[in-house]
Amino acid sequence: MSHNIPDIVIGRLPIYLRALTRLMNEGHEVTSSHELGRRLGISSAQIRKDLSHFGGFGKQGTGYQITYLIDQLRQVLKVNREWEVALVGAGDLGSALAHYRGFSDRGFRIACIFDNSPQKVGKQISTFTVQPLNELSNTVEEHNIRIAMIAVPAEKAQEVADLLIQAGVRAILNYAPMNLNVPPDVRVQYIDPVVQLQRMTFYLT
Amino acid sequence: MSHNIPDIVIGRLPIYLRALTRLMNEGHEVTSSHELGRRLGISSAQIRKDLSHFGGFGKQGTGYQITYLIDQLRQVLKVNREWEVALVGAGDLGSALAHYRGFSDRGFRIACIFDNSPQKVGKQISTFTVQPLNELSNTVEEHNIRIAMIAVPAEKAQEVADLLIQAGVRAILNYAPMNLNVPPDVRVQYIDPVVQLQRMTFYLT
DNA sequence: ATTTGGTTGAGACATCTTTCACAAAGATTG
DNA sequence: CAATCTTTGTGAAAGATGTCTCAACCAAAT
Repeated sequence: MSHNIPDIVIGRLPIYLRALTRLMNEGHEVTSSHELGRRLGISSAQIRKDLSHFGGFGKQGTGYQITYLIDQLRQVLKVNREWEVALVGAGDLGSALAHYRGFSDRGFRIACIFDNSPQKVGKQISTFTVQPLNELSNTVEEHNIRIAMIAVPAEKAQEVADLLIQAGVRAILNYAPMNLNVPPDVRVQYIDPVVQLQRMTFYLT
Repeated sequence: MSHNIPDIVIGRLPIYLRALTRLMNEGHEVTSSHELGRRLGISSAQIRKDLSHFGGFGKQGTGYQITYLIDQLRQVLKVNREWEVALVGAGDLGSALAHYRGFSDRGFRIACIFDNSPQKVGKQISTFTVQPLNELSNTVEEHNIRIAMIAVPAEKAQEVADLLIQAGVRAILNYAPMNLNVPPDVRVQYIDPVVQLQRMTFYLT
């Protein structure tokens, strides 16, 4: 176990975690790689092999104890705690993210919101007061924040990213439709709905 | 060229397209696989190989004519036209999507918005009037809509998906945090910010 | 005209990822 | 208890993806 785990395996674990949580809420207590695979459209062998990177979580003949497996996966992914997240951008998207109730029970909490426009600064969004960008460094450093979400226009995204990284952020979820240039110890994930739509039109007749 | 193109190759084309558009807007007229690769953090060989699936777009010694390559990629991805998209869910997220200005110049246009809550139905969002769910089938069929975005709570997502597919939709962008069960001729892309955050925490120290 | 430097496209090769197949072990049935 | 069924974890095989390398080609400079 635990040599270097392929990226692609880590990428599937949150999906497993989400499906397992759903199974649990539906009242199941145990499941199998086959059942999970059927639900996710993934082969059972792949699920078993993925999990086997981290140790034997299952029991032959029975399958996996759901609550136990959830616990283990949360531990592997380090979401058995609450991460504070900085949000930059208080437009439509930023506001929607600030109001989203789905972060807290999955390991994250928005801790502060930044925006540069004078109309937005000082505004109350959800339980937060929008702070100006020049307070970003201090706030992020004080709270020791390592994760940020960028929801600003594409033109501003790189500059915001640089600021965040300078302040200690090491994981960025970028909603701006552009690639970010970051040092190798910083991880970036991208959300661009248009890219995902364009991945499907190719297959439409 | 054009035998069966791997999924993963198609997945990168929208990224290339986005980067090329940016290069064009910055005033460049030609580019090379090296320059593009440097910007995207992808090897130049990979870019050349990806593009070569569709024919020789480049010129040795010079590189790629940007406007020409953009044209070709838009043609391959079938976004050299405007696709009408149905949006289901008029909450915070649905509203943010309805207001987003970034769809139109990249091949998509939201054509209608649906929601089931009585507080939302009839409401004006951007230039649309929110329609009740029971009008979904008719509207989607009339407009011959093939693409939809789901922005409803997880509990309702599968039922909405079934309705959409029944009405003729063949590509779904699902914002609900759950896996959808769909027939093999329907494509689904998922956007769950928490999943993407959880993909990064593993690597945080 | 020739040389130099840069670039593509593609076959060969290397690496990564998934699937197969089965021993080992727990559960269940008669 | 014995036979049967189910399921995991894993090494081996197969398949998919990415990188290397280089011939062919183009542009620019001398």
